[in-house]
Amino acid sequence: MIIDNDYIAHQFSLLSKLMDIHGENSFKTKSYSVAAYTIEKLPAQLTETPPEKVIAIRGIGDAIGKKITEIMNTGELSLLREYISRTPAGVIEMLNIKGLGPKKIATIWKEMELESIGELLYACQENRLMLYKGFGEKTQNNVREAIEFFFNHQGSHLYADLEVYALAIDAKLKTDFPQYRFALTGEFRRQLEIIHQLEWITTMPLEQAREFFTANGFTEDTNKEELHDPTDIAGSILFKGPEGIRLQFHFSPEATFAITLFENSGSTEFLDAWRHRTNWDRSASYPSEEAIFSAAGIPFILPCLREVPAILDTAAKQALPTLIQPGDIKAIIHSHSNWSDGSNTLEEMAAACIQKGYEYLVISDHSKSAFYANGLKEDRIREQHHQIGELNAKLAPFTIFKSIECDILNDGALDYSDNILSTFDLVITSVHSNLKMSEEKAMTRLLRAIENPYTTILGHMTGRLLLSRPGYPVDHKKIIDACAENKVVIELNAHPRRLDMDWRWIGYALERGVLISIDPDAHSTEGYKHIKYGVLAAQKAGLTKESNLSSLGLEQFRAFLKGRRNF
DNA sequence: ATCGCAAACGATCTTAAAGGGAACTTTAA
Repeated sequence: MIIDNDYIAHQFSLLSKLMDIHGENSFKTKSYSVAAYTIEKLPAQLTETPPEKVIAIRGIGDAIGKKITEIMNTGELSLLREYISRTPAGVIEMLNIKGLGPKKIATIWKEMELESIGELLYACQENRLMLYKGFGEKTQNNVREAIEFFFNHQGSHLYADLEVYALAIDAKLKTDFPQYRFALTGEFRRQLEIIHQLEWITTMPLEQAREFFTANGFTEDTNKEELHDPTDIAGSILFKGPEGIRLQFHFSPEATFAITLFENSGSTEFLDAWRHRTNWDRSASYPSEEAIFSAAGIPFILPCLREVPAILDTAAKQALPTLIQPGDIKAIIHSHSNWSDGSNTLEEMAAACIQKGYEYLVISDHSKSAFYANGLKEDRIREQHHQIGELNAKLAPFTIFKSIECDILNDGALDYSDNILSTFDLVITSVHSNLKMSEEKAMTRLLRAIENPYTTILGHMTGRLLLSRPGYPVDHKKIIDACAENKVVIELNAHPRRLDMDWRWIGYALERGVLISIDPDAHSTEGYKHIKYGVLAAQKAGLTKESNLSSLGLEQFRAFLKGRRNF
């Protein structure tokens, strides 16, 4: 366990919520929650900050300072442990249900006497929630839907959350058992944004795998019905590790290794199409996946592209794209500084760009309606632009572009007057409030923003947060068409929890000649590393660097802005 | 619990929408 700021912040955040559930003094709990937020946004690690400086941080006094020391020394917070022991685990878990806060959870626990999410769902189905003060029909429906969403995503993980774990196991197996072959396959190999289980093909005998994993604290999972893709489970075994992540091993002798790998490295539709199209002969012998493709007379298709049948036509026409790579990203577009809710100063953000070899930085802090994120009022925009001017003079030829992540208001209007909007080099427009919308409302709102001549980039198109929030419904085709007509670039927000727009729609956007922009939406210099996940998703859509805005060099980007501006 | 002003203590405040229930509480961004 790593004791970093995120870890410490999480302890205080959970403590605050649990104390709220227990009805403690709200100012006290607020202090803990403010401290959590402050700690999360600190630019330096607390473990490397002297205690007297920790106490000096605004919002952290003696008591919280001591608790921080306790966490750093012991790895835990005794007060939190006490609250956890006084609260049923199922009640704590309810904090994951969207729409349920501490007050409602307290009622559910103390008055309804429900102690798990399962019981709560049952109570919703039985119309029992409506009987209590503060709960009505709509709340009950919302809770039920949120629980169903939660259950549907149990056992699913973000690609980025499993990456280190998967590669560590892969490396461990290869080191410990050099006499056998292991190949990571399945959803991970296909670079899918959500992973239900990690899969390997191996020549290792089943018994030996069982022995190894049980010795390392894994349990064999015999419940194959729960498998996300229950096809072809003969000859495979499932384990569940202490982390609750499911591992699947497909056993194959050397002779069929490539076939087994191939058959577990594509979508069902892709593999069906493959069988139809080629004279697929499972009994033939292939030394490698490449041999499978060449025997079929089709150029090699990377696993990340093995999703839709149409890719077979593309390959047959020798028209496979040269996929964009992380090194093709030349700039950081869409980033936040400590002017709004980012951790780092403008200068630190710029310095990190220079150090990593990016040619320019687009700073897009939150706009004034995002008050929770300390969005910029008009006077602060002027101040920030002044500072950017000074930095640009100092850092040339490196360039910081003046931008804003401008809220799309309820009616689709932007958050500033045209006068203010015209002072930015470019404008990223995003929805941050009132995300619960009908498709009709969402479309009116988005289309109006897209038609606004100041909109350069449409930020995180659906507002989804993978595994935690579905996002508002949109008609993707109409949005893309509108962006094509208005020359608006569509962001592929690279944050691994967003990856929004969905890569499945990028193909259509490219057909319509819409530019995509892979943007990290960085809230600290650390956030730049998320670029990679955007690239992995973009590769699935066959994106090339030519169609990606953040791949433009500095001069090309200037030219793009000049050509784009019609004001 | 923290801060600030003042000397032991009082104030602490992001806001808008939603929902429930007829004035307010809760939640989410």
